[in-house]
Amino acid sequence: MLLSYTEENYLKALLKITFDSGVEKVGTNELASALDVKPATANDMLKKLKEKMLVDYKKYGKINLTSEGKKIAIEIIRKHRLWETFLYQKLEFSWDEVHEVAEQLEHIQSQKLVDKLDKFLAYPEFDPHGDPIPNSKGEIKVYHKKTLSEMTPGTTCTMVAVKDNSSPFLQYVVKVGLGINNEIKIISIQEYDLMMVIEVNGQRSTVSQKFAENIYIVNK
Amino acid sequence: MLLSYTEENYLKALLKITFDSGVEKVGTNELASALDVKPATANDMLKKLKEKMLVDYKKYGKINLTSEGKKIAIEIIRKHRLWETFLYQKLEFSWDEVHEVAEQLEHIQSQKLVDKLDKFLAYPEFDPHGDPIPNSKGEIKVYHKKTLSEMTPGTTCTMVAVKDNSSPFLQYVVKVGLGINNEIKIISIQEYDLMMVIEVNGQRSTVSQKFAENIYIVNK
DNA sequence: AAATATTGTTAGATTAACCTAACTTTGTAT
DNA sequence: ATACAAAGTTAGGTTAATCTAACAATATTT
Repeated sequence: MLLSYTEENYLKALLKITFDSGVEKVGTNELASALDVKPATANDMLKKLKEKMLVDYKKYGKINLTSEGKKIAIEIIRKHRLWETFLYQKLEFSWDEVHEVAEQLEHIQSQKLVDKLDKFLAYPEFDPHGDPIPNSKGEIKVYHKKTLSEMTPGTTCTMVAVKDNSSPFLQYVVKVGLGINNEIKIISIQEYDLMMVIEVNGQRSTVSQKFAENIYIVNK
Repeated sequence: MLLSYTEENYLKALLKITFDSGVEKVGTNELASALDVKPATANDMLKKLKEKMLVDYKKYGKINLTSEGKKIAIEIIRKHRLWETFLYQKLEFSWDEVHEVAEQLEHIQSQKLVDKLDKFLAYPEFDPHGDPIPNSKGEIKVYHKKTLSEMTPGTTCTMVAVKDNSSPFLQYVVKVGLGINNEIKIISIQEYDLMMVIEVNGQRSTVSQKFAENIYIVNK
């Protein structure tokens, strides 16, 4: 099925919201704000995608991707993450620059291109942000759900990914001395506002709860 | 200046027509047919591009790119040819497959991407079809103007590029045993219909005038 | 030079993706 | 349980890129 750039973005956003929030109850307003359009616009598009059997929903009800819609959304995420990996590994883009360009590249239509790119990159499993890359069958590695904010003082963990892919956040992560696979030691947590003192490679930093919620980790 | 995918295609088509035909008198109908739209549509777009100072023309007059318009068109061709080179050299696409995908990739907006890609490919001078790749300053190597159809029996030449980049033509070229840098010996030419018997690596073939007009060569 | 053919232009309609403003339904709080 | 707030929908309008059909200008032919 041939979809427009815009239609693809709606499907991707729907999948992303369910991924990120865990919940599968996606609403029109939420979708609209994720895509930076008005709810009325999102509503129109939902009707269109329903026509095409890519989403399943009824008036005032919750929005769900059909299996076909989900398949397409996963393919777009696969392309996005493969391109990010290409930009980072082969073209020496920095961590915080890859997302924006991959947003464009993910819409290139060519099955052969995706397959060849995957091969060229030696079938990578994770992108530069630590997110799993769906394989050619659309299978995705199990998702890391624990964040730095859940850790307690005295414990140690390893960073595996970031939740927020925006440039400002990623640049801040670098500033703190953090990167994928780095060890983080939790020194202390301020009761009042949940500010956290962490240590990375001997460097101590104080980070906000918001920051800590956007760092995915695994226990040591 | 940020242009739409469509606007970029109009600028590219204008430059391409002047390149290919040699003449610089481009008409509305010709432009429209190159872009596979109706003349009325092309006319509307020309007004818009004139507004943006990218083309220069007056009612019923001839169409010209302004220097700004030309600069943009060259940048698009640069991107197109770099991507073709990438697909061919790094992703093992065949000669006849690269064009279609590059038509999409050429519209990705990121100066950094172009520069890094150029570097990654070691600053190539020619694309897989033998066409020169404009450098980062927009400079293009002098164009090969002689075609196989201009050769006379008994002479020998070297193929340097193709004029037609379409899949069917390129597949035919391969079938005849031809490729960039191959030597071609002209055995004979049929007076009546200008059919040409050529020899490539010992393989003799009979090709039409139309075929011969689409092969760029240099004399031995 | 007049007739005809070609080429270019205008007017008005369509579609996709967006908007605002008004309205309806659902959910929440007193 | 009613009232209010939040979420979702509809109606009607805009813009970019396209179309068809009618018209105007230029070029070609006899």
